[in-house]
Amino acid sequence: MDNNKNINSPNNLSEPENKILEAAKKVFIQKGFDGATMQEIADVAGINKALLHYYFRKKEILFKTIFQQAFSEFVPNIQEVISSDKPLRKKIKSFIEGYIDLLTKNPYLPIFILNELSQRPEKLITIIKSSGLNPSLIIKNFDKSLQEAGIKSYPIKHLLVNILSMCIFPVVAKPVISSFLFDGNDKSYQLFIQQRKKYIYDFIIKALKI
Amino acid sequence: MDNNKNINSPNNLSEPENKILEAAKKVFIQKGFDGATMQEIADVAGINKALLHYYFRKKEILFKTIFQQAFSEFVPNIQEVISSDKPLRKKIKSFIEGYIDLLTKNPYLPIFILNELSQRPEKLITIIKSSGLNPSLIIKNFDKSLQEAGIKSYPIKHLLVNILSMCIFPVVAKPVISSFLFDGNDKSYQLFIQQRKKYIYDFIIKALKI
DNA sequence: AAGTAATTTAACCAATTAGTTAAAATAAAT
DNA sequence: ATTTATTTTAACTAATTGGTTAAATTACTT
Repeated sequence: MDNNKNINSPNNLSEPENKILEAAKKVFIQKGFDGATMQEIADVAGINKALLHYYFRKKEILFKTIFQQAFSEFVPNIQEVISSDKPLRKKIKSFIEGYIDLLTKNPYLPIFILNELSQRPEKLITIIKSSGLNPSLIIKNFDKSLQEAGIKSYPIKHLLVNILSMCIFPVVAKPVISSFLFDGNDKSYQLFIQQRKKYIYDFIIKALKI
Repeated sequence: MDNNKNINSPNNLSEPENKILEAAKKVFIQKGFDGATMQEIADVAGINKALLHYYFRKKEILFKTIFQQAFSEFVPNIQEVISSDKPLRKKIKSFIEGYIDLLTKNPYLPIFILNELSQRPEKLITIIKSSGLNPSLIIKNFDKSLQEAGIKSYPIKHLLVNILSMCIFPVVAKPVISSFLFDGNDKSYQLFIQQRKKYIYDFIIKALKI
């Protein structure tokens, strides 16, 4: 078995495995671990439950695979942006724009990650730690950029969290924001999110007086 | 039935009803709708399942009651703060401090609200709309305050979302932040949250150049 | 064409869970 | 003390779900 490697796929998984992972991602992200069922994952993947369990023996296993993958997407290539040799303003700008684009394409990703993480921190914390993210390196690089730009007055961790907050939260809180600020009009909400590329940037630049 | 009104309780509910609601709040907020079981709610309330179903016929009913209550807590008395006659800076300061205190006392409230809302927007949107919150009034009042302070350059909805984001997100994302920025040290994380009272305020004031 | 691997079918098990029910027990009220 | 209301007990139903299994079928390979 497992002889049907999919040449078209970038990874070295069989075709049904890829279909399963794709389906599982969709279902888990939409419904969460508790809300998702193996049956639905099989249906979405276009296969049957027996085969699903044949490839992934336990729901838990499948979930962890998906969660790790999702988290890696959720944590973008900050590293690249931060450690580039662009001026600080450019760095901040491209980070915000890149991240909002990412979130626009995957609007359910953050709430999925955050909720699962808050429900099963112990079990998932190990997974996210193995995601190849090096926070201290990012902090160090970012700090250097700030020093070079002459900004000493604001603690870097708070700045980092501010930026992430202003990008991610509006996506996570879409139902509230959309219904309270835009009368449930999705177009208006989407426009608002796109506008934030500019307004988050402006806000940060002014706050840092660059 | 329902003759045992609890004189000690502020509302006009019977004692078991209050115990049930308290228990349900705890369990639902901790585990979400899908993760919570009626049995556990009964256990936490110190009664049995039969009585639980006797007072709340359906899980759905109990949940909606809890959700509405939770949402009302989650949306603080912005109205009061905004429509007071304090200077803008004071308003912003007390809002941030009050909200962070609220979130510190109820750290699981926001992720619960946001996740349920994202999972069942249609069903819950009606509930949150009946929560007596008047966003346009807040916007209007806040806008007036900004005009008076001579701030015209920044769109109010973005400002509002910025403030809320910077307060709420760090609480929602506790596991990630705590583990990545503070090595899982809860004390450090808690301190960080308290520090944000100052740093969010500073950030906003500078960004608005008040 | 034969043999091997991949997939489906369909039935099943065991556990969990929302919700019901009726009778027994307890507490409160009169 | 007797009625009435409240609560418990305990057993039950029906549905859902994760997971298994064995045989049948289809596809692939040689």
